[in-house]
Amino acid sequence: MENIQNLLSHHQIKPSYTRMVIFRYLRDNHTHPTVDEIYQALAEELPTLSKTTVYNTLKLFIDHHLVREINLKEQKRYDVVTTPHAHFKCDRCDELYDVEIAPPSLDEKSSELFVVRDVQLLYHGVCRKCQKTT
Amino acid sequence: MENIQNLLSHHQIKPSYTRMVIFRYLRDNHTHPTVDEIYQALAEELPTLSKTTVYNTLKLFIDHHLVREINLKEQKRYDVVTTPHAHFKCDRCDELYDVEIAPPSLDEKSSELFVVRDVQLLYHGVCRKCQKTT
DNA sequence: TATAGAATTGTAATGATTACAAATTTATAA
DNA sequence: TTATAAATTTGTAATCATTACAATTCTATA
Ligand SMILES: [Mn+2]
Ligand SMILES: [Mn+2]
Ligand SMILES: [Zn+2]
Ligand SMILES: [Zn+2]
Repeated sequence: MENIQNLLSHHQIKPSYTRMVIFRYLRDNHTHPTVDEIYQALAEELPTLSKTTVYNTLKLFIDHHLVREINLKEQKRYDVVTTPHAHFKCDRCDELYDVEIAPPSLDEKSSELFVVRDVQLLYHGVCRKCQKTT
Repeated sequence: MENIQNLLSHHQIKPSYTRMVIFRYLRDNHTHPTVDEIYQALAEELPTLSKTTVYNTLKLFIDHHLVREINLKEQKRYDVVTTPHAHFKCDRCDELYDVEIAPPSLDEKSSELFVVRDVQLLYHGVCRKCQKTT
C-alpha cells in the first residue's frame, strides 16, 4: 500500500484511500476486469463505494497513463499493464488473455498522415479451455 | 445492380431490393459508415426503410462474410472491404481511415492456445486534416 | 386466389456509460 | 480551533446504440 501511495503521488494523483484500493485491485488482478467487476470486488471493503467513483477513478488513472482502457464491444476492460501488447478475447467464455505481440508501427506513408496516440490489437476466437468443451 | 444481385445470390442471400440498395451503398461509399449514416442516406430512396432492417441486413451480410463490422467504442462501423487491413480513427473528426497494414499473425506459442476467427488492428490519434486546424 | 414463409417494420427493453448536482471529506486560512 | 474553500465521493437521472420481439407486409408457390 506504501508503494501504491508513492506511485500515485509520483503521477500527480492524490492518493486517497479509495484510489489506492482500486489501484491495488488492478495491480493484483491482471484479469482485465470490467467496471462492474471492480465495483463488486471492492464493495465489501468499501461499503459506501459508488460505481461512479470507479468510473471517475479509472478515468483519472487513464489520463495519467497508469491504466489502459480496452474497448470491447460489450463493455470496457481495464489493464494496469501499459506496455505494448495485444489481447485475445474468447467469444465463448469472454475471457481476455494477454498476447505478447507488439502492434506494428505505421508504415512510412501512413506515418506522414497520422499522429498515433494509441494502438489496439485484438484477436477474437476460441480459447484452449473452450475448444475442449466442444 | 445486376452485379450486386449476382453477388448476393452467390452468397446464398436472397437479393431483395432493400438488401441490394444497402449493399450498393456500402460498395459505393467506403467511408466505414454507421448504421445511422446508412439509414439516413437511404431514407429518401427507401421511404419505408426501418433502422431495424439496416441492422438485420448488416448482420446477414456479416454472417455471410460480405461485410465486416468494426467495433469502435462509440458505435459500430461497417466495411465492405473484407481483406485484412487496419484502421486509423481520428479522435478529433471521428473519421475512420484505411491503413494498409496486415495485422500480425499469432506467435507460435499463442497459436497453440487460441483459434483465431477475427483480428482487429486499430490506431487512434489525429489525422492530417485535424493537425492543421490545431 | 389462398396459404405459408420470408422480409420488413415499429415499438419497447436493455444496459453500459455519462451528466450532474448533492453530500461528504480534506485542506487551508483566519 | 473554527470557518471556508476545494477536492472527492456519491446517487440518481439521462443518454444512446443496440437488441428483442411481435405485428405487418411482401413474395413465392400450389
Ligand atoms: Mn493486457
Ligand atoms: Mn476499412
Ligand atoms: Zn474461452
Ligand atoms: Zn481528423
